[in-house]
Amino acid sequence: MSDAAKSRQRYDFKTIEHKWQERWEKEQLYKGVHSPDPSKKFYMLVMFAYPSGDIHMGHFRNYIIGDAVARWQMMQGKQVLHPFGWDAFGLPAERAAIQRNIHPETWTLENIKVSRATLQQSAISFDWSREVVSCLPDYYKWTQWMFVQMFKHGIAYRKRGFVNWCPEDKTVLANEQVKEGKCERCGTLVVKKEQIQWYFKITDYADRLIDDLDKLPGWPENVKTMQREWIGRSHGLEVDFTIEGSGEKLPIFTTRPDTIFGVTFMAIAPEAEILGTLKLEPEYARKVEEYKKRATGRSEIERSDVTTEKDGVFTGKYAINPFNGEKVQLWVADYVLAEYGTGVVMAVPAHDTRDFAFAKKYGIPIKVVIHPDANTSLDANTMTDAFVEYGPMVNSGQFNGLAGEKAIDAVSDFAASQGFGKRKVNFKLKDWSISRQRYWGCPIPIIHCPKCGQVPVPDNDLPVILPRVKDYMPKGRSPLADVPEYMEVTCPSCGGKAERDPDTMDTFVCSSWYFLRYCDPQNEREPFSREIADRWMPVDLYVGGVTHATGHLIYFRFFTKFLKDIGWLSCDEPATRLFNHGMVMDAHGEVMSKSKGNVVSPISLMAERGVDVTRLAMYFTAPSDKEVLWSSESLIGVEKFLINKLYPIVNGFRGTHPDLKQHFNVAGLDGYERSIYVKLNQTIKRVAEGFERLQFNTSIAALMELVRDFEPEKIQNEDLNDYILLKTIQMVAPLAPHLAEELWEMAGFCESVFRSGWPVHDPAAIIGETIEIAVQVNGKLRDSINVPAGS
RNA sequence: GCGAGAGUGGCGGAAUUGGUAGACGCGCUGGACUUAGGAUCCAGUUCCCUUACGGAGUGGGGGUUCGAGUCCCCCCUUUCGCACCA
Repeated sequence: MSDAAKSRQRYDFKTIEHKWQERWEKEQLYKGVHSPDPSKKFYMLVMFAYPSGDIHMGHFRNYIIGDAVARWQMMQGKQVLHPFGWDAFGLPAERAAIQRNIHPETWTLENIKVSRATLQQSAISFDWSREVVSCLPDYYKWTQWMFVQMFKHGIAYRKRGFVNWCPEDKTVLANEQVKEGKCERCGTLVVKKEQIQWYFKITDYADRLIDDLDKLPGWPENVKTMQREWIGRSHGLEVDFTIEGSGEKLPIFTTRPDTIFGVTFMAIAPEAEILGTLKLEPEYARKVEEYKKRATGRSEIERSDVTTEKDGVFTGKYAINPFNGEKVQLWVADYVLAEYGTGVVMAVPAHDTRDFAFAKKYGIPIKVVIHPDANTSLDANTMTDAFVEYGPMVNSGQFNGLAGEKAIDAVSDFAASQGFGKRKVNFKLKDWSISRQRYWGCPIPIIHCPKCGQVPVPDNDLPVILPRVKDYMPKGRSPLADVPEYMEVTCPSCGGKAERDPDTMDTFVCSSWYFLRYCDPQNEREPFSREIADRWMPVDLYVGGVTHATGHLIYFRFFTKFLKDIGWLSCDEPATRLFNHGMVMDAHGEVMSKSKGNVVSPISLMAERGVDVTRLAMYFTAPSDKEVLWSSESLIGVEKFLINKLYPIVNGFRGTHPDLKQHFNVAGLDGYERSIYVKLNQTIKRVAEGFERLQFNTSIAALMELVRDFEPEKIQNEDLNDYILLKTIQMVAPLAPHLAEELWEMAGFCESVFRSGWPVHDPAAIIGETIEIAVQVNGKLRDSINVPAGS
């Protein structure tokens, strides 16, 4: 029998996995200490999981990335917090439960049980003693506490407004949950609906959420850019136009005050409140009402499609431009957004594409007030599109000749001095709509009292328990509203008869603070101890998918800032480094899905090939931030490496236990011994670089080279021989933990390899070498010289 | 439309700062050992021409430089995000 065949036979991964998983569990290897030393702490966070089924390849990839880093940090002597939990409330779980006719709670807890077992089998180094389940009262008690704090500080409030409504799920959606005008979860077209809703005033934090992105060098640029654009800050001027006749104010917001002399009409959003106050003539009122109905009945996607022709209706009213006293028509048009600015715009067809199209359609005049430059002029009659760039003002009275920023400043200052305008900053970001008319969520801890109004449930009465009801089907209003035992309460303030708020919270509220609960998960008196949280926080590395860029990853920053403001935390950014891993696709680049039948299960892979091989294949196939096109061929190379190359190396062990902290003197080595020692140190460096960048593929490549080049029979120095072997095992450990631990034991160690330290390269061994530099003249290779590296 | 990435062998990908492009792995080709091998080992593998020498080459075109995958300009393709934000 060949050596390779022997080693394959000996490498019984199932036995090895069981053995070490049990041992690690017994030794509590993954336990984050309760009160860490802040200088030695490492908080490794992965996004907690939505328990909608068992673990899939995406989860697996996410968690093994975090695991490699956690183990690596552990070996470097860090006190590592690497917790896990379940984002257990929410729509998808509820929908899946309804389909199967199982109660959402039963369904969710069952999924958690199965998935937890899978994760434990895959030996992700989570500290399970800190597990958090967001649908259990000991967690959501504190989600409710957060809500009450926000209510008390004026951040949580209730208002009537137009909201995104999913007709299929029969619930409100946050802006972040609407993708291309459709419900993110079920793909149904979202419509606007007027409703009373709870909101979080995240807009109070808009400036800080943008500005503090500059304090996050460890975040990927694309995520920061997405957040900046999502929050969408723009500086401009708010100007009061007036309604002709009544003299009522009609405020507008513009970022182009330099075009204000070109206003030829005004446009109001159909949903704008001010529209109702206008006292239109009956014939116009009727037309406007008809138009309103038509516009609001259109789906979001139709309305927001830039290519559909703009339309609107004249109100019969006129507005006066305060700058020149000109009288212009006032229209209603659904290309104007009610929620942005004042819901009314000044329309400048000559210098705005949308206004141009509208004016052309309805024969409204076009007036040029900006020229491209001093020598080029525009003619309104021959223009085919608006001129939207900056240039000198014309036909603008005293402002003629001013351009760009200067023009904007002059116009703004004038408006302010005359009292009909002021500078204003506007955001695209809207307040976060958090109430959901669904059963499976965290109950909103508010009581509505006819006398006292909105009264928060006192801390002592928390949690407000979500009752286990039989009828949890969505019906357009919260199923809890039909549960009298739940709804009917006495007012905590006056003792009179009162009612609970029937809605539940958006799941994203639950997930906005879970990373804090991990710090102190058993605390019964507080959401977490500030002192303990301050020791662990901020998160040192947060690994998850990029899909959360403008949702969760804004929300958790918002919560952190709020908690800092009210004195519950010291940091004001939750995570110093963010890493987005790529998706796992099938071999053809298609998303894996049950309906396509191309799902590969990490569970069966681990059962067939072993956990270490499966992990290594995933690390090696692509750098962590790129997508992986998974095929079973990915397993071949790493399996050969692990079984045929790495596993037998322990045969070369001579039984000495050299001091692992010491370096050999490179000057005292020569020949093969010298070159393999240099190779070892180069490998140590390359492996560490791979870990730092989470590009384990390069770390593994470096290890493959080292093992390939290692030939014990050429080494006389027994200590050196064993030193190389032991360092190699240590470097493999975070990636293939079971095998490394087994080899470590075979080499004669009793204590875990994860407590044995992490190799540090010997700079002398690397700098001492020379490198060859090509000398080129005119692109031709003329010579090459050897110089010491680093010179 | 706007914004941010990405384009390197048959394939996944190396090459943080400009310095011998293609590390490592897959696949493929040839050989060894074998009754056999889809096992293992050895050798080869960017392309073109070739006995050899040589030439071309990192999406395309231009530029900076002794030297460019890497920096600058234009274009093409592609992925992702936002999408009437006045």
